[in-house]
Amino acid sequence: MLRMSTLLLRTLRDDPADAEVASHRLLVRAGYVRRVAAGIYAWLPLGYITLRNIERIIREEMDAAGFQEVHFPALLPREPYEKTDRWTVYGPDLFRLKDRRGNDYLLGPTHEEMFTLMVKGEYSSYKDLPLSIYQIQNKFRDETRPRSGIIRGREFVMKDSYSFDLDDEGLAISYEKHRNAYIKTFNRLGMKYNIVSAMAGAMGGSRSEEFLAPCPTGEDTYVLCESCGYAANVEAMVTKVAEFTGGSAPAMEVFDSPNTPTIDSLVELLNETFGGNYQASDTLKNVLLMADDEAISVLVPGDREVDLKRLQANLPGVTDLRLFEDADFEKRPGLVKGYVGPQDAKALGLTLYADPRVVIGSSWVTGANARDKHVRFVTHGRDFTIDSFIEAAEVKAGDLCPVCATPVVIDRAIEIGHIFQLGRKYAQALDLTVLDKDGKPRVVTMGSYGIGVSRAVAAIAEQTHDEIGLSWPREVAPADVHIVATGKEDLPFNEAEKLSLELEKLGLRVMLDDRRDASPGVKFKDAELIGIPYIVIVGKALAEGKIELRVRKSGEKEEVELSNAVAEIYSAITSN
RNA sequence: CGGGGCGUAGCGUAGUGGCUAGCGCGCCUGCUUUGGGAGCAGGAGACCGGGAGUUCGAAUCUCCCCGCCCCGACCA
Repeated sequence: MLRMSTLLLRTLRDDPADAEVASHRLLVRAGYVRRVAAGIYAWLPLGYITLRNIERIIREEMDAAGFQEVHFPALLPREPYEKTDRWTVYGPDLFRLKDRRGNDYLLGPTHEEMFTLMVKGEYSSYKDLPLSIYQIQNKFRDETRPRSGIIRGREFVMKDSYSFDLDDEGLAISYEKHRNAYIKTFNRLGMKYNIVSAMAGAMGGSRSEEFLAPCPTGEDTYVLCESCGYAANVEAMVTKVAEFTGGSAPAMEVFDSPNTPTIDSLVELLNETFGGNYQASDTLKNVLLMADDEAISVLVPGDREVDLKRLQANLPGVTDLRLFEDADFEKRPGLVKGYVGPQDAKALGLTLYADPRVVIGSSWVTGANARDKHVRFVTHGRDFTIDSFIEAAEVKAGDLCPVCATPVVIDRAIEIGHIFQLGRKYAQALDLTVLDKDGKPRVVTMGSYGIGVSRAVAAIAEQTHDEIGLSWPREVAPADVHIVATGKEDLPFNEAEKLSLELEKLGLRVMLDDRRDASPGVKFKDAELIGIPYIVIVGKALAEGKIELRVRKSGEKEEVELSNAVAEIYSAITSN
């Protein structure tokens, strides 16, 4: 039983000044967590109980799916990460340290290497596969900008699983098992979520999905088709392109266009000069970037921006991507800022990528690669050719679903889980092979599956809180019922105590507010802030032999005969 | 890393060169109070983020450093 009189808990009346998002504010105010350093938090008893509840639910679902739990150190040697290149690729996000002999160590940001090596050390036959193992461990990433309290920290708790299979079919099955286990887990956690297509990213692999908890403070943006259910991270959104049906355009025609460095000014000039009804979407924007050491141009319709995240996600080999700066223009005199066109790209040494809307045969108004000059009727396939289409244009609400062509909606969310088919990258790098039926060594294929455990605490808080405090789903809450004794006599305290003990006997988790010195108002406010799903008040109504039962989420109140209290409370709590 | 903001007691804050750094919450003692963050009285708690400087005098001005928050970039 949790007793408020002795619990290490001090609720705060005011919002902490450094907290912006609801989960952060409330978890601090309600005494669940305290900040230790930027992006690093300590868990007080209530918070730690909540965190462990989530761990327990995850563990139960992982075990039920037949996955085995292991545990690795957080402190890891350099060598394995050297072999997979991540010692360098991970860059400054990796916490590195040296031991007294000067050897390099790191604090694990994720543990692919360790899992791979563990399997390599123990298994060597195809008969041992498939295998899925997982751990729940603190992870460390020296984020450039930790933010939103618990949502994005530098030290955080993650559940990560890895599957090991001989072939792609096996991997697909393991992936599906994890996917189902995740669905069960997040359902039990009482979360709203969407499963969306994601980019496998630089890790390679064929299939990748994210579990996103919709929430306005989320960092991820995704699209959802309410008609067919298609859902994708914006990075992975596929553009729906109408087939090109227009006729052939007249020959290219250069025209003077002084002082039109922006699309708006260009459209204005077009309509003044040529009449007609030109729109931003009739122009072709040439966005120049440096992709590592290569100059690239991304062609998008004039009414779209380039989304750098999407572009980066679709240029997996590129590590350093940035927009052209003045110095880059100076180095390439053929490129005139504001007047770039794709016609001479080859001569100018540009690699050309185009948004899928720039279909072959379509013609555009674009820059003439000369100051104060644009050109009309520039036709894809006739006047320029591209190196490749690319999904890099910003996604807007109302864009068409690639599956059923219905306008999609856009929403923000917190990423709470990510599953993907890793493939053989790590197994290859660390030489994890097993002998197949023919006695030949084969490289194992892997899947990787993560759940942000501490982040889930915050995500649930974000989704379930209200103006007055937290409001947990029962399985996650630090207790099932919060019993408050009020009054100055001993009677309510004694009755509350008895009630608590009896409810505990029935297997309920009870928090008892047995503080003698706190006023009723303080106790009620605290109960609402802390967010245990049921609140029982033993006080004034005792005079009529009654207690009061409240539902935190709905605010419903009900008076219950003391004689029936145990049964009624028990059935209210366990009935849903 | 770029832009913006902040740093005064456990928390929230006032204080633009002048007296002993003020207030609310919380904490301690006593009395009163007990169904919506109670009242009265008394009390503890701050090297004003750190360092250097300017000045008769610095929380306050200057410089450097550190830390933190927000937006962006980045992020298995």
